[in-house]
Amino acid sequence: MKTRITLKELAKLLNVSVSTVSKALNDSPEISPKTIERVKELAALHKYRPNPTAVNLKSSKSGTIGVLIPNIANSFFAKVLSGMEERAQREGLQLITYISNESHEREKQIAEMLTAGFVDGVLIAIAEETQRKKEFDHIKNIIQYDIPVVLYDRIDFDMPVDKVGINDRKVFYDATKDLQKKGLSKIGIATSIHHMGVGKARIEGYREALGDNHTFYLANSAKKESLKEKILKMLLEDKVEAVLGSDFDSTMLTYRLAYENNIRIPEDLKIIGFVRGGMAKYLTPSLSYVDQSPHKIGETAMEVLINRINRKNTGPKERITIATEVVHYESTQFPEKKLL
Amino acid sequence: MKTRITLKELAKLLNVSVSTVSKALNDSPEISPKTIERVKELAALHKYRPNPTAVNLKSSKSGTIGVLIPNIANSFFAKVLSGMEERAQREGLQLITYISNESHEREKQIAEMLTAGFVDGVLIAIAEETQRKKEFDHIKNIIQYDIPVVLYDRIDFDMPVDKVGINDRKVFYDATKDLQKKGLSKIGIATSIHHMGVGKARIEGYREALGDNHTFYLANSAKKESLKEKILKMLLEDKVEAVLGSDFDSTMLTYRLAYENNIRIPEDLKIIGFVRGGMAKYLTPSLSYVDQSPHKIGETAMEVLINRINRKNTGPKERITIATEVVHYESTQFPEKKLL
DNA sequence: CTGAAAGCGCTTACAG
DNA sequence: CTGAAAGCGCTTACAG
Repeated sequence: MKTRITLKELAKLLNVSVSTVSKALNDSPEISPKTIERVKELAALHKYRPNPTAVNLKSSKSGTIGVLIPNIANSFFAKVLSGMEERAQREGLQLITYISNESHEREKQIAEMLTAGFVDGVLIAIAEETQRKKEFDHIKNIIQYDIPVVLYDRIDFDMPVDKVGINDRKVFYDATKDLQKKGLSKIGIATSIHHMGVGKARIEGYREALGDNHTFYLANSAKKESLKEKILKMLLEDKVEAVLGSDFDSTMLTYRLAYENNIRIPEDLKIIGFVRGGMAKYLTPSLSYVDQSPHKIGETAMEVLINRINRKNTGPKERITIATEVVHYESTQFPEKKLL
Repeated sequence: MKTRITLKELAKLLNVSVSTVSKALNDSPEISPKTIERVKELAALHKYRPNPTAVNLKSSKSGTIGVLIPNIANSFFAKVLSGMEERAQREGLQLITYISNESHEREKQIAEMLTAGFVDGVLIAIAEETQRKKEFDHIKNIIQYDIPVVLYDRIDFDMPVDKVGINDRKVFYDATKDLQKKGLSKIGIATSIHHMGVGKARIEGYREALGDNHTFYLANSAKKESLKEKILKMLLEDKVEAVLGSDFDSTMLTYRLAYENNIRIPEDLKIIGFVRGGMAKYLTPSLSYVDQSPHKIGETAMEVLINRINRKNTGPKERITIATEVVHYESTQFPEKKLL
C-alpha cells in the first residue's frame, strides 16, 4: 500500500523545517529560489499532494458544493447536474449530491446536514412535498448560517436567495398564442404538477394567452388513474385540438391515450410537451417539446453560487431566467398552406 | 449570521475542559453522569455539531464516497446513483459525484483527485474511451493507495476489485432463445456500443444462442448515420423478423426507422431494447425492454463497498450479478395461438 | 532567507 | 472523575 507523503516527511528528507516546505510549495517570496526548486523537485518525485482535509480545516473552507436534487430519474435534473459538475470542475470544486426524492422529511434532514459545515455553498431544487406544505424554514436555516444558497428550476417562492430557472409562464403563453395564430382554438393542458410552482406558472401562462372569455380545458391530477380519466374526457368529449403537456408523465399519457383511441397526431391533435429532446425525435410521430436547456441552468446556477462564495457578487439577490424554445417536430405539423 | 458553536466555546460556558466536553458528548464512561447531562443539555441548546472536517482530520476518514459516472444523461446511471445515495444515506456517508462524460482524459484527472484523500472508497463505471484504449493504470493507481474500489455496470475487465453488474451475455442469450422458441429465425442486433465490454457481451449472448450454423444480422456503428444505414439494410433487405437493441439509441433508431418505412411493430417486426421502463410503456406501440434494476445495482455496489471499507468483508474480490428480466409490451406481442 | 510557535476543531492516551 | 498535552496535516504571523 502506498501512502501519500506528508509535509513533515518531506521536511525531514530535505533537512528543512515544515514551514519552509509549505511556503516553498506555495511559492512564497520569503523562500529562496534554490530552496523552492529543491522542495518542488522532491515533492514531484514523491507525488506530494496536500491533504485536502487539513487544508480545509485550516482555511475553514471545504472546497465542496452541496447539490439537492428532488428526483434524479427525471432526466432534466440529471442534465442540470452535469452542467453544474462541468462548471464546478473548472473551479476545482467537488459536488456532494443529495437526493430528496420529493420528500419533505428527507429534505429537512439534508438541510440539517448542510449546516454542519460540509459545504461552502448549496444549490437547491425544492421537493414537491415541501412546496405543498409551504414549509421553508429548513432552507432559511441554511441561509442563516451564512452559507450561500442558489435555488434552481423550482424558484417560485419568496426567499431571499439567488434563483435560476426558466420563465414557465412565458413558455405556455407563447406556445398557446402560437397555436392560436395557426388557427386552433380548443387548446387544453394536461398536468400532474399543478400544485407546484412551475406547474402553476405554466397554467397561468396558458390562461393569460387565451384570455378571460375563452374556455379552458384542464386535465390535472397527481394520480395516474384520475389524470387518465380527465385527459380522456378532454380528448373524447371536449375534443380539444391541441394539448400542452406540463410534465413528462402528463405529456406521454396524452400521447399514448390518443393512440389508443385512434386520435391521429398531428392531424386530429397537436401536442407540445415537457419531455427531453433525446427521446422526442425517436417517437412515432416525433413529439414537439420545450427545450429548457437544463445544462445551461446547471452551469448558470453554479456560476452564480461561485460568485457569491468568492464575494465577487455582493449585490442584491438576483433572479436569472434561462431562455427556452419550443422545438417543433411532427406532433405540431400543420398541413401545407394552399395557394388560392 | 449564525456560526456553529465549537467544543472550546462550550467548554468555556460550562467551566470545564475541552476534553471533558468531548468525552461527555461521546458518552465516555470516564465522565460522571451529571457532567454528561449538563454538557449534552447545553450542546443541544446551542445545536452543537462537531465540525466534520476536524473529525475527519483526526480519524483520517472522510465519510465520503466518490462516484464516477460516465454519462449522467443516461437515465440508467441516474437511477443507479439514486440506489447508491439511498444506501449511503443510511450509513451517514456523503456522495461526491464525478462525471467523466466518457472521456479518458477526464477520467484520469478524476482518478488523480481520488487518490488525494477526499474519499474513503470509490464506485466506478469505466468511460467508453478508456475501454477502447484499454488503459486502466489510473484505476489501478487508486487501488494501490489502498482505497477500496468497486466497479459497477461496466465490469468486463481484468481488475482486482469487486464488481457489480448484470449478466449481459445471458440477457441476449435468453431473449434470442425465447424469440426462436416462438418461431422466429431471422433475428438481428442493433448496437452502438459494440466496442464496449457490455456491448460485446450482449452480442456474444446473441451469437451463442443462434449457434454457428445460423446467419447473424448485425447493425453496429457508433456513428449515427452509418448505424442508420446498417439498420435500414437489416430491416429492408435482410427483412429480419426481430431486432434486439443493445442500447437506447440503437433501439429507438430501429423503432423509428421501422415506422418511417411502414414496417409494422409487432406484426412485421418484434423489438426488445435497452430503454427505461418509465418511457417504454408510453410508446406507440409500447416497447418491450430489458429491466436492469439500476437502483438495485447502485444499492448493491454501495453495500459491497461499505463492507470493504469497514473490513466486514476481507475475502477475495467478488463479482456480483444482478438479475434482469425482459418486460414484454406490445412490441413483442405474438398473435393469439389458434386452436386447431 | 529559515524556523519555532500557534492554531484550525477535534480525539484520546496519560497523569493526577 | 477531570484536565493538560499531544497530535491529525496543514498555514502563517512572527522572531531571528
